[in-house]
Amino acid sequence: MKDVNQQIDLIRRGAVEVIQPAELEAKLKRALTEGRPLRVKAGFDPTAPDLHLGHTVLIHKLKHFQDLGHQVIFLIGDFTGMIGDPTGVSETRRALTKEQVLENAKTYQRQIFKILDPVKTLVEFNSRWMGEMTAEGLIQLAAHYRVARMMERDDFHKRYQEQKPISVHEFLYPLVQGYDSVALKADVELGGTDQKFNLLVGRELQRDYGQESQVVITMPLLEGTDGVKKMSKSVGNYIALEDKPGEMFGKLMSISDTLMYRYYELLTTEDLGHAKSLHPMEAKQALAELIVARYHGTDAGKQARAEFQQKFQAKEFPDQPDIVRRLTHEDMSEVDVVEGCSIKLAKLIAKTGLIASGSEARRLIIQGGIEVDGIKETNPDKLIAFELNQQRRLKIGKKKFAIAELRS
RNA sequence: GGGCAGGUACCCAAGUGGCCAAAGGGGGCAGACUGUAAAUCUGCUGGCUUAUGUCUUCCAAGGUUCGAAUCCUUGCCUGCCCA
Repeated sequence: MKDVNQQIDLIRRGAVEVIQPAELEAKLKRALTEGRPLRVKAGFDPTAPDLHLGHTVLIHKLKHFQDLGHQVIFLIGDFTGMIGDPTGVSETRRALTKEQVLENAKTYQRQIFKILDPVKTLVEFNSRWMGEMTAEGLIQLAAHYRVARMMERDDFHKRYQEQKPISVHEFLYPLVQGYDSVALKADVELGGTDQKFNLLVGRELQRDYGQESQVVITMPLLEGTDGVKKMSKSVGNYIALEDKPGEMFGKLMSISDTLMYRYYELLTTEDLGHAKSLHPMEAKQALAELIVARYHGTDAGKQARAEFQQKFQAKEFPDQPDIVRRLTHEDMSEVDVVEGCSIKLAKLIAKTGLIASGSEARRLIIQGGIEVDGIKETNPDKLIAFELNQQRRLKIGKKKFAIAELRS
């Protein structure tokens, strides 16, 4: 294990706040002298089956601790997931069913090991202790906290003032999260800056339950692809670790320049000065390739970049379209044995399934968003002829590509 | 338990008997311009066999009416005040 100051340097890198630094130092020292690694916890709500880049800020920090020889605990909030974290939201979250939570949790475990060492990582579920807690236990737990303190929280405060509903169970969320630290005897808990309140509740509860308080480390929140709101599954502005390479690359390319540098800062170890010296587009492609490579391998990174250049810079039809749609004669609106058959353009576009409805296809066509075999078509009623086994290449909007072919 | 105010499309929000598939804003999508960036301008933003046609929508179920998002009844949900 490295000496304490070296450890602190790595731990502090990128962190927004450490509460309290002196406690951290003391814990590290003790860990070193007693040969007892720190128990470092970070919790994740399995509210969607995907981890996204926003989470990796925390996971990378866990990785730092792991590399320093500490015991990393990846806590899956399968129990808290059923409550729904009220943090930062303006309305009650929808609770998940047990089945959904378990399903999502499975995916989680697979994904984190792209970063963390599976052998050294302890994966826990908070239902292990929360599921067994009796009503009495829960009431006792709830007795450890005051309503007024809860209402100090900005999100609750706002909702209260705006006369929006706050359910009692939402008060339980921070308490349960805090209790997780008690159950795990956590020395350190990591979280986003928005989690500060919940993390601090952990400190107080541990003290109440006769334990030493955990050190709290907050990490910056990663903005989502819109560049404004934090990356989140519920907002839909996220890049999932399991997004397909092409999709991941594309999403990264469409972020703003400002956001790109932020991603460099929080998601890579690249030198920022160097990134800024490149042409923004170059820098963005390099970033996108780097990140795709991390989650899908070096080759996938290179390939995604090449495909991107083919699709959008050379404006060529990609080798791998989003979908290949096989059509039969039954799909055709006009069938003539001699002349072959044809289908209305709007119908054809709708049949790719890349568009929500026929009306939407129609609108897109009229607005000039459709190309058939490289030629823009603006008449939704135009008949597109097909011969048997003939393929037609459809470009739908700026991002979607489909091949339609007639099969008997 | 009592009183009051509310529930409108993805979100916010107008609309209080016909001109309402429902203003406006946000978001989203598309086009132009670009670096699939930002900014800007323009258009679109319920479904359908695209029809100046039709069907389903304004918390739910009933009712009044030639006609209801709009009026009445009941129910469900939310907030506030009082107990």
